[in-house]
Amino acid sequence: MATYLIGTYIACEAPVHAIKVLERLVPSQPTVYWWNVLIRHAVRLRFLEDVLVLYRKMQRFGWKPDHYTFPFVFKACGDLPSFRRGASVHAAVCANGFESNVFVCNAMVAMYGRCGMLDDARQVFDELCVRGIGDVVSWNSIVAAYVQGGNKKNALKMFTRMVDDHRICPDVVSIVNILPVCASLSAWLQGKEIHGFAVRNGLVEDVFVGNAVVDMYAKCGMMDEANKVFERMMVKDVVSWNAMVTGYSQIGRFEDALALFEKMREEKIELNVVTWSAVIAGYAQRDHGYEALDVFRQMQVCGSEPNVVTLVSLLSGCASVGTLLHGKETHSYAIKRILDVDGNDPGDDLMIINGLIDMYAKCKSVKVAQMMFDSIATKEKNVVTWTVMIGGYAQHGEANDALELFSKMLGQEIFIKPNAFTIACALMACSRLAALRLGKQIHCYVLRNQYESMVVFVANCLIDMYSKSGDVDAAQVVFDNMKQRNAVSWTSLMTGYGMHGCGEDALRVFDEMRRAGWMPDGVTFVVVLYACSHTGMVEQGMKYFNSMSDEYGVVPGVEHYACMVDLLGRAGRLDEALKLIEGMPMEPTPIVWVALLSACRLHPNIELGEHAANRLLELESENDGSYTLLSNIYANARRWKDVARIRSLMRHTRIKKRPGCSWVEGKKGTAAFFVGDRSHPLSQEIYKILGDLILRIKAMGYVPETSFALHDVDDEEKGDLLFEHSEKLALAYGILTSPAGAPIRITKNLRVCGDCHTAICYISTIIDHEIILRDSSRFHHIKKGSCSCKGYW
DNA sequence: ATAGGGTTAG
Repeated sequence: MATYLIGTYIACEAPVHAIKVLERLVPSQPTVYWWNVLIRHAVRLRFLEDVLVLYRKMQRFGWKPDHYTFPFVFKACGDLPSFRRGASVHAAVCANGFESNVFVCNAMVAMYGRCGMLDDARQVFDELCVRGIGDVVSWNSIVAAYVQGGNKKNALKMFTRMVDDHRICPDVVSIVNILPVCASLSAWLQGKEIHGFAVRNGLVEDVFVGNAVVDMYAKCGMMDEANKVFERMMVKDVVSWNAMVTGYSQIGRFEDALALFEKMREEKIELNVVTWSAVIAGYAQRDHGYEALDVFRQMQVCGSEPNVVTLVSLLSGCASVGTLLHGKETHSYAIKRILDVDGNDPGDDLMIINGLIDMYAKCKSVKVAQMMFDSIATKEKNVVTWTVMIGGYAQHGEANDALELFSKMLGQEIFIKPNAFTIACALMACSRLAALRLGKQIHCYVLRNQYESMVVFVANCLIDMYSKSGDVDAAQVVFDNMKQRNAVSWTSLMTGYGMHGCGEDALRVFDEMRRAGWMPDGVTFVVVLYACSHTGMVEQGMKYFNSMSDEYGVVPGVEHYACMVDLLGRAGRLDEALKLIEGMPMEPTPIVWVALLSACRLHPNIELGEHAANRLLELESENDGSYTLLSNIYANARRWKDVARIRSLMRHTRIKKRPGCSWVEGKKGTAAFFVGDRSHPLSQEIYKILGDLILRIKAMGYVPETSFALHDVDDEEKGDLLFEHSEKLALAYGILTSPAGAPIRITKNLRVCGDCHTAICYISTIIDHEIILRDSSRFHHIKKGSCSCKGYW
């Protein structure tokens, strides 16, 4: 009767009741058999803590665990976090004399493997071998242990040893264990051998084996091989399809992946969460966030339950298109489904939080991102947490904050090693600030830690950093030393030459890129046209613009038209620029009108300037730069009433001019100056040096260009005096703190002021420094009175 | 025992 009751309770998956019955019968009736049955079912139902409770209880009631009990207990120990328990059960095995039982020992190897205790696993395994009782399951267990411990090389070594040295024939499990190892090591040759073995022994019929083979080829990028196996599989399941879909997606054949996805739907194969997540991730990785969101909607309609992977992919999609609204929706969904759910994997929570930080930063809510970042305890953060926040600051916040956070990361007590992504983000921040010294330090760090040789994009970031920090020669050296390059490498180098007024070099790099077999894309042409316009190569630029569609199949976008307006405008060909705009096949965006407006400032033309400014303000009424430009145009023509009108308009609409800010890398860190800044400790000396210099260059014939004095329309008190402009202050500080002969590197957030440019050229004749000035548009290398921009700025 | 995920550059 009692055993009948126990059996019923187990069948109803109610082991708690079964245990109660069992306890009441103790110690008279039940046998070890019933304890074992109970334990087995508790394992099956994943009541892992209960397994250990039962294991202890049976001993308290005087029953000895046997060769049947131990494997289940080890199974539970392996899946529970505390590894101590496993070791104590190991001791019990020895105490009860089961250390020569192959079943028990195999389970022990597996348990130690799951707990990450590889040495213990290996020791038990070796003892099995010494006793000569190791079987294929033992070998599978030790291989699996190495796989789980991330030691893939050893896993493969053990597998080879089992086959070659011990002549043990792999079974289905062995193959399914080892093929993913081949896949992740890209060891397709060994994978192919194992595939052959599986074919000869009829194991490919097994759907698990077939899937593992397909996946191995797919992960090695051999989609044709994968497809052949896939086509021949008699039995396919959703895993087989998923392996193909992700395979295509990962080698960049997303179209094929989507086609298979469609086919799955046509053939009514039940899509699971993996399928949906893979498609969502595929779209997200290609910056197609809205498509990702749409697939997510379809997934919900189909009733498939999203999980962590789905949501993380979806967040990445929201981030890629910067859609805060959908990002917030996903956030609340994640709270309901993951973050507020008890007892889930803390690693999952972190993945979601990392995705959220990234999403908020990319949706320009850097403050929210920062709050989330700060809300995680330091010891919970991983390298991605740091990286997304550093990248968020670098791209959407203050680049300074990015660098501060990067150095904070390096100084953490529990050191988290930056990875290539982290380095890339830090270098981006350096690029924005032209922080050459820090950039060089990071370059050294990269060399010491062998990042560069591994990752093309780290080297590309270095090229970008050197290019934008005023050292094109260093950029060229990095480029020359690269073992592998891609289109971005070439384009980054071209940007460097273009910004430094070396248009011919930029075009030479373009030709070399073509000869090396790389196809230029839209971005490449922006860089080519930019280089032409900043060197005054109008005809060259027109030639490239006219050929890009026919010769290279790149249809000019609005950004290319803006480059052309800039090119013609800088050369003073304003009417042609206007004609080009009027003939554009698409609506001009603000960047086009800004280019025309700037040209009207450079080559004074009030009517056209007003036209451009009006169009611009229709599109973007909050652009402070356009007000400033127009006001400068009026000032240049001495139309003070119009200047005053613009000023009052700005005051009325509460549009503030972004303050000009310049910074310079001094011996002791970087010093930043705003217009009329007197906050620096050396302020007095700076103003004195500047006053002296101005007097001296005036004697040489320098005449202040007063039209630039009205640059700072919103703050008459501070900014009206030309010599208080931030770039002049930065120069004075540079002179004050640099050793004789050393170049002074100044960076300005806006365009350099025309009067400052003239003044600095004069000053360069009477000081012993080359001046390298980067503004928001390009570099000016100023030396002994002449500037590399040759007027094209 | 097999399949899916976050951070990067011109």
